[in-house]
Amino acid sequence: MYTTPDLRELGGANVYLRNCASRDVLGLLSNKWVCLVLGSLSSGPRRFGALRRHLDGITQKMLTQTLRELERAGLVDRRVFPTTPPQVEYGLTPLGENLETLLGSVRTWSEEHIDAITAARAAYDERAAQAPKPL
Amino acid sequence: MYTTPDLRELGGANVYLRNCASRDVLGLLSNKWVCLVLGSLSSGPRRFGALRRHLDGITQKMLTQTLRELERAGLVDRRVFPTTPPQVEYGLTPLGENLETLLGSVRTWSEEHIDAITAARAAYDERAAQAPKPL
DNA sequence: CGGCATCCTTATGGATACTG
DNA sequence: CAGTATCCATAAGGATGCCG
Repeated sequence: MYTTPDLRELGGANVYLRNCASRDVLGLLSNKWVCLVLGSLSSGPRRFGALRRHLDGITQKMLTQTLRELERAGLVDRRVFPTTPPQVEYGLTPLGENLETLLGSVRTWSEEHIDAITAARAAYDERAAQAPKPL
Repeated sequence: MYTTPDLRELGGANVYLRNCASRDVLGLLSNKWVCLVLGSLSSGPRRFGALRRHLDGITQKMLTQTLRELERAGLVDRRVFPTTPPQVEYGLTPLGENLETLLGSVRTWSEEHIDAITAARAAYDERAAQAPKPL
C-alpha cells in the first residue's frame, strides 16, 4: 500500500507537501516586489511616495497591493498621520525585521553572484546554439 | 538637477534600480518552484520522476521549465545516462549548493513562522470586517 | 498624498496528446 | 522515462481616471 510514498523517499520535510501551510510563505516571497519592499524598509520607515520612488519601476497598484499583503501577514505596519495632505508611513514589524535579515542575505547573494549566473547562461546558450539538432 | 534622486535617499543599494542585473536573480527566486526544487536536490541528486513525485503538486511542464532555468543559470546540472529507458539525473552545482544554504534558512523560517503569519492574517481580516466603513 | 476601481494586455500555468 | 508541443483558462500586472 502506497499511502504516502513521498515521505519515505526523503523523510518528511513538509514544505514539499501540497497543502503544507509553509508553502504559503514561499508563495509570499514569490512576489517579485516583496523582497525589495522589505529591503527598502530595512533602513527605517518610509512613506508611500518615498517607497514608490525608491523602488524604481514599481507601479502604484503593485506597491499598494504588496504593502497590503505584507501588512496583513504582520510583516509591515502602517501608520497614518491625519494631516493635510494625509501622511502614511510604513515600517517593518519585529517579525518583518526578522525575515529581512534572511532576505538581505539573499539580495547580497544576488549581487555577488550575478556575474557567475550571467556567464553560465551565456555558456548554456552557446552550447545550445552549437548543437541545434543537426537533422 | 535631479539626475539620480533615488540614490541620495538611501545610498546606492543597487538592487533597487530598474535595470540592475541582480534583480534577475530575485526574479529567479520569484518562481514558486525554484526554492522547492533546489531544496529537494539539497539532499543529493534525483531523477526527474523522483523529483516530480517529491514535489507534490508540480506539473511535468513546470518541473521541466524550472529545471531548465536552473540548469541554464548554472545552479543545477543534468546528467544523462543513455540506458533504456533513459535516465536523467539532476544535482546541485557548487553555486547551487551555495545558494541552497540561504534558501534552506528561508524554508526553515517559513515553517517556523507560518503560525504567526496565519494569526496575523486572521487578526487583520477580523479588524477589516469590523470596520467596514459604516457610512 | 495615498489610495481604489476599471479596463485591458500579457504572462503564467494546467491539461492533454504525442515522441525518442 | 523524460521529455516536447499545443491549447486554453486564469491570474498578474500596467494604464488611466477618480476620490477623501
